[in-house]
Amino acid sequence: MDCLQNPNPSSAGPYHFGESIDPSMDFDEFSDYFMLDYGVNDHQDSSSLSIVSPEKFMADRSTGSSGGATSRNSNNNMKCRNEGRRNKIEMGHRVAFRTKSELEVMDDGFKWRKYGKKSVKNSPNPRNYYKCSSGGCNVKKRVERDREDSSYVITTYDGVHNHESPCVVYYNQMPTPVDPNNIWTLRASSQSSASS
DNA sequence: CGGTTTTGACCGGCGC
DNA sequence: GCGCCGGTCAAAACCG
Repeated sequence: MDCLQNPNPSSAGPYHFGESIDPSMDFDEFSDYFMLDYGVNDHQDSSSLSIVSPEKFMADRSTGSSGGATSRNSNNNMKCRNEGRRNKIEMGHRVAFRTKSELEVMDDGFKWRKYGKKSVKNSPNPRNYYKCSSGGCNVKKRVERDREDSSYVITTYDGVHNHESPCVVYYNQMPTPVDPNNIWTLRASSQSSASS
């Protein structure tokens, strides 16, 4: 964990998202690709909102470019997968976003342990799988490079941390209050409301 | 020496 | 039923 001494300014803490995560990154562009999913589509037409899987997202961007394979990865499919497999993770929070970064792993303040690497069908780039290495925390994330523009990294978070990021703790000690527009703050607040 | 990464094997769901 | 595919496991290697 080097979040407090990270020498790389482009991977500063989560509390600087959109401000200094990458000096070369335009935040407008970043926000275009930021997606949230709070798992509320169980009882509604899933086509109305919360289409968040990066696969679906990619499919939307490159409409019909590589036929078949992308449509297979609809959000419905992902939901079924998550429900069908082991119940280690409550289906609920998924956050996916795409950032322009040379680094595949962004230091988001949490400590991750890599547990798998897989080359996916429609991408020349492998996909990396990480688990939160904090005990009892089942949050996972996938990291892969954009298959069309490898200068972009697609990061997907699965689940909700049952603990705070050490960097958040550090940040809370700072004089400036938490930015209400900060996505991590939003995530934290949605945790408490969604935990019921 | 403990924690992390690597990597091939394995598993289960889905489409055909 | 079979094959494909994404996701996970686990043992060995690696590293500080």
